[in-house]
Amino acid sequence: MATLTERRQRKRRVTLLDLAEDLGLSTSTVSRAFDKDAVIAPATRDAILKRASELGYAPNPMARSLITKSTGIVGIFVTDITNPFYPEVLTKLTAGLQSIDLKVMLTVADSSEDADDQLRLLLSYQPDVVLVLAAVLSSEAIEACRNAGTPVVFFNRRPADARALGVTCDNVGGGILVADHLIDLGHSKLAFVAGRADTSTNIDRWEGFSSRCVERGIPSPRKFDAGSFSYDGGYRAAHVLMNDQQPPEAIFCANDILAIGLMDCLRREYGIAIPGDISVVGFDGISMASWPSHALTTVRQPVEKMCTFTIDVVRKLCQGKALKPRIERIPGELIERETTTRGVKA
Amino acid sequence: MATLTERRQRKRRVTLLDLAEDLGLSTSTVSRAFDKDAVIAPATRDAILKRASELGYAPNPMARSLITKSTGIVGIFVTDITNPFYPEVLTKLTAGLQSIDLKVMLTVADSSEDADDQLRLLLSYQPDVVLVLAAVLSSEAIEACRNAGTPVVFFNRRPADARALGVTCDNVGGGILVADHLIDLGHSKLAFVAGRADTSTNIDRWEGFSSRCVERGIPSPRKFDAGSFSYDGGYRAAHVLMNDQQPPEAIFCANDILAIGLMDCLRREYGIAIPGDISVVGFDGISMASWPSHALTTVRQPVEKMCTFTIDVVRKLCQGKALKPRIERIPGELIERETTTRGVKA
DNA sequence: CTGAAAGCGCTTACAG
DNA sequence: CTGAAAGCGCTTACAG
Repeated sequence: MATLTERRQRKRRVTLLDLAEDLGLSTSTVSRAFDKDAVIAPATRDAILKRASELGYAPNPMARSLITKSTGIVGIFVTDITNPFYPEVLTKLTAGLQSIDLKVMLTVADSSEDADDQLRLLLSYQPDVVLVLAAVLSSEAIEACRNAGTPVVFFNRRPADARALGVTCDNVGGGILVADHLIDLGHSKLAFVAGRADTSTNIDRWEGFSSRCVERGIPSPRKFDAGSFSYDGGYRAAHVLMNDQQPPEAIFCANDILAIGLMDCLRREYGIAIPGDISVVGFDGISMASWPSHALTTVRQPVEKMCTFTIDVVRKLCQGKALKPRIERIPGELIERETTTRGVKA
Repeated sequence: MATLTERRQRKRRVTLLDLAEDLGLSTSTVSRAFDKDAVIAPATRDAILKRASELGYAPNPMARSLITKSTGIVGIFVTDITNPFYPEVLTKLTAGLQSIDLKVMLTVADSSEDADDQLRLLLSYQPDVVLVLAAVLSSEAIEACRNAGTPVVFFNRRPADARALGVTCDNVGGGILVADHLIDLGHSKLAFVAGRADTSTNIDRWEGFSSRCVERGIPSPRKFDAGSFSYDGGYRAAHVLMNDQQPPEAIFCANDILAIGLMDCLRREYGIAIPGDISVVGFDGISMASWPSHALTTVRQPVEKMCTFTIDVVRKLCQGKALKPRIERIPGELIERETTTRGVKA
């Protein structure tokens, strides 16, 4: 804690009282000038706002929040941000939240044990809403939010807790899209490369993919575990896949970065032609997937829509509206590029 | 603004007063239990802390900040986060700041006009320090920080303002490393691909690179402008470079992602062998550069050290220490991989 | 439409 | 070592 003398060095800010005295008005009136819904004479408001900007006055959100019980802060909770899908999402979400006058408090947790502590710390700052991105929250953690009265919104994760709100791509539907695409191409020996097994994205994409294969009378795809949604995971998975009995004709990777790692290994270390020898499909639609050197066929997540929807949910929640628990699933779109092609049998 | 009824729905949190009454103590004493430097009987503190955790009480940082004039918030200000260098840095910085009980408020600005407004909004939350990452701040913006009494620390940018604090890689030194490497390899027809011309990283890397070439009696490198630090920028730069009179023997790209875009274009669209026909060097040391498919020779920024140093500076600043304006330049390291090799003349 | 007064949840001299 | 009191910068019933 800074000593008094040290603190004094920080310049004193202009306060509401300073402004009121300067204008010869009460603090009540001045305060009302900054609330668009308040009853105040337009001329008075104009004069106050004018003088405020001259003096460089802006209301102190901390003081305000003490009374309104609303901080205008939304906590964004993240664990794994190394997946290139997230920087884009984080930027969009933050920018969108800013545009409706909300501020983002970012929390990163490296492990699940750490996650609970970090969440508690975040909660102490009384965010109006907590947005969970790329993270798995324990049920105690969710309970802590409930106790604090802070609504939680899950992004790109289907919450285990049925009473929570969530926004995701239609991952099951996306898996179906991939199965259809691959089967239509004439492939029948399919494989799936899984990322983190405990994530809903992974589970749902597999679910859609494998169930569709069964529906269409194709043998159930073999499943390989990469262990994480990462380049290295994909690279390693390629090895175990090639050491397997008989390589598949087509591989659906649970996300793009996995697919890119897998393809690099397949091409470099096994001389596999993609497509030709093996077709590969990813999921996410990150910009890297569109680069000429990858030209990856993938399911593009409707990031724009997902963010817009999320921001709208957050806005309502911040206004104190009680929203019914639900998961919004927005359909993705199959983008056919150059890593899939007609199979040998066709 | 939420109506009263709506707001009432949020659960009332346990306050310091609740805890004090529960324990039959004064608020002063209870308050002291949460300040490690306060004078209080150990037994009293223990009892308070124990009951606090039972009741789920945590001090309200907003209320506290009103008195202490210190929020424990550090604002991180970012514009361009699409460069894969930043997600890693942002994660490290945030995690490090969390570990010393500081919270991160994230601000993204899409344009420079927007930047000033967003900074003002950020400042209204009274962050103890503002950390500027991947952004160019106007001098008015910096002035606004000074007026608010909020110290600013620049990360990976050398501030124009001489009174500011900054932490960067030794970019001039890095440029020299690259020049030496390429010249030692026997190359003499060199080129530089610039990212954003107005960034200090770009300027300094060029400065080191070009001045070293002159020193060693090599013709001054040709300079190509990619316009941004991006894959697309690198890809486009490759085109203009190849349409130029005579292609260079070696190319130094102002950062890794530029180099990767450039190489993809060179290989795919011109059938250029790298190395062999042309050597390429990047800057940053992002993980993508180490992938087998790129194996890019690059200057690795000492991210770990840069972050540690930055966090330490922020910590001191939060404690109210007045630090002398200075820019800490930490040397980078040349990582030789597979995109550079002995030139034709050697 | 405006103002006086109370109070949000804390911390900190000051007195004991 | 502890407590009573003032106050941080605001907002909001309530009264006029």
